[in-house]
Amino acid sequence: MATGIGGVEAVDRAVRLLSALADADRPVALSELARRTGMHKTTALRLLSTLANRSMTARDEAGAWRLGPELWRLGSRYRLSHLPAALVRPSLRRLCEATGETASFYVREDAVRVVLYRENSRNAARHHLEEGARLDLSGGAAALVLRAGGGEEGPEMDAIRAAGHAESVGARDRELAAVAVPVRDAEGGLLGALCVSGLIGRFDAAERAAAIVLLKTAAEDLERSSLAGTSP
Amino acid sequence: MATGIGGVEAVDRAVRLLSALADADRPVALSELARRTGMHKTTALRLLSTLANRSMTARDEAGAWRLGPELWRLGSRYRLSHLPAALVRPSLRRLCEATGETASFYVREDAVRVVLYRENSRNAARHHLEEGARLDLSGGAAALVLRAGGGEEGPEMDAIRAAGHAESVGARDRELAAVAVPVRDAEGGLLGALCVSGLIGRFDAAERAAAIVLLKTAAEDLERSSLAGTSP
DNA sequence: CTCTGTGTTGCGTTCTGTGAAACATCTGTT
DNA sequence: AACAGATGTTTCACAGAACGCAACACAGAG
Repeated sequence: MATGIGGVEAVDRAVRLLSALADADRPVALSELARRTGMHKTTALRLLSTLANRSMTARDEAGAWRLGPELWRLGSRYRLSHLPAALVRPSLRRLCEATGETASFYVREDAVRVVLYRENSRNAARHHLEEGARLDLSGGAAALVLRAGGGEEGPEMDAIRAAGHAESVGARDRELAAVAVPVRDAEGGLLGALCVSGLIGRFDAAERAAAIVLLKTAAEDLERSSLAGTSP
Repeated sequence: MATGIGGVEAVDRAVRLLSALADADRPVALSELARRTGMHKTTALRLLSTLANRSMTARDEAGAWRLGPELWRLGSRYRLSHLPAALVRPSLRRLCEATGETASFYVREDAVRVVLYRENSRNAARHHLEEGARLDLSGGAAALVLRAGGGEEGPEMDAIRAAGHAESVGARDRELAAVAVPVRDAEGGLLGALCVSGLIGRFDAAERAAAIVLLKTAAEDLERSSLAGTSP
C-alpha cells in the first residue's frame, strides 16, 4: 500500500497480524490484537481464523492467539534454500576489499568444517581456498570458533567465547595467520564462522586487530539481515 | 475451525502460494506457481507482490519467487514459545550418537503433532523426518505420549502414564519402531515428546529398552535446564 | 520470422471482505 | 444481586476491493 504497488488489503492485514503476534512474546487476546493493528475485532477474527485453517496461527486454551507451526515449517524451508548465499557473498567481498586478504565463511559438518563461500585475495601471494573444501577442526581460527560455538569444553574455548573471536598464527599452515568470528541466528545458534586469512608476513598483529573489528560488524550485519528484510 | 468456514479467500490463496513455494526447493517462476495452485497468473502476481512488501516472499535475480526472510523471523518466534533450540538440539544430537537412530522432539498442536526438532540418523537406511512436518496422533510412540500427557482416557493411556514412556512397533509405518518419553515443565504441564525411531530390523527390543533409559535422562536434563533460563 | 513461452498493465464486473450492531459470556465492582 | 465493562462471536446489507479477462511487451527457440 504505502510502499510499492499491488497491495491486496486483506493479505497485507493478515501479515500485519502475524507481525503483531511476533512482536508480543506471549499469546495475545483478540481485542488487544485488534487495537494494536488498528483493525476491527471482527476483521481481525476473520483473518486470524483464516490463517488458523492453514496452521499459520493457533490459539491457546484461553482462546488467545499465537503464531502457528506452519510458520516454523516455512521458515525452515527458507533457511535451507537461501539463507547464506545471497547474504554472505557481499559481506565477503567487502571484507576482502577492505583487508586485501582472503575472506571465507565456514560451516560445521559433523567433525569437519566446510568452506561454504570464499572470496580470494587479489594478491599474487595469498591464502588460496577452494569452495567446498573440507578441513579438519584441529587448528585454525575458524575451526576454533566453530568448536567454541559448538559448546566444546576447556579454558581455550572459554576464552574464545568470552572474546567473541579467535586468532591463529601458523596453526594449520606455517605461512598463514587468520582471525574468525561466529555468526549466530536469532536464538544464538551457531550458523557458521566468518574468517579472514593471509600470509603471516603481511597479515600482522595490527592488521589482524583491524580485521577483527571489520569481522564483528560484518557478522552483526549478517545476523540482522538474516532476520529482517533483504533488499534485492 | 468449525466456524472457520468464513475464510478470507485472498488470505487463503496467499498462504497456499507460500506452501507451494515451500514444496519446491528452488525459486519458482510465476506461471509455474500459478499452474500448481490453480490460480490465474495475475492473481498470483498480485498476492506475491503484496507478500513481498512485507518480506514474506522475495525474488531472485531472474525474477523467480522464493520464500522471504520474514518467514524465518516468524518461525523463530514460534519456536521460542516452546523449548528453544539451544536446549533441545544438543540432547537430540547425543541421543542420535548414542543410539545410531533418528532422534526427534514433537509438540502437540491441537489434534496433530509437529516435528519441532529432529536429528537424523547417519545410517543410509533410516527414518527420515522433516522439521515442521505435521503428523496425526493416531499412531506412533510420540503420538501416544502426547495423547497420554494430554489427559486422554483409556487403559492404554493409563499404562503409558504409569510407565512414563511409550513404544510402537510398525504402528505408523510398517518398517519403523520408536520409543518416546514426555517432557514436562515445572508445573507438570506437557511440553512435548522426545523420541527415538529407527528401522524395525535394526532397532530391536533390546535397543529400544536401552534408548528408553537414555530418553528418560535426557528428558530430565531438559526439564531441569528449562527452569534455569526461560525469560527472554 | 513466427510461435510459444514468459511477466506486466488496465479495466469493467462481480463477488468478497468489511464493519456496525446485536448477542453472548465472563470478571470484577458497587 | 444487579451492574458495568470487559471479552469473543454471529449476522447481514452494502461498498468497494479483488478478480480474471484481454491486451501488452519481451524473450528465446524452432
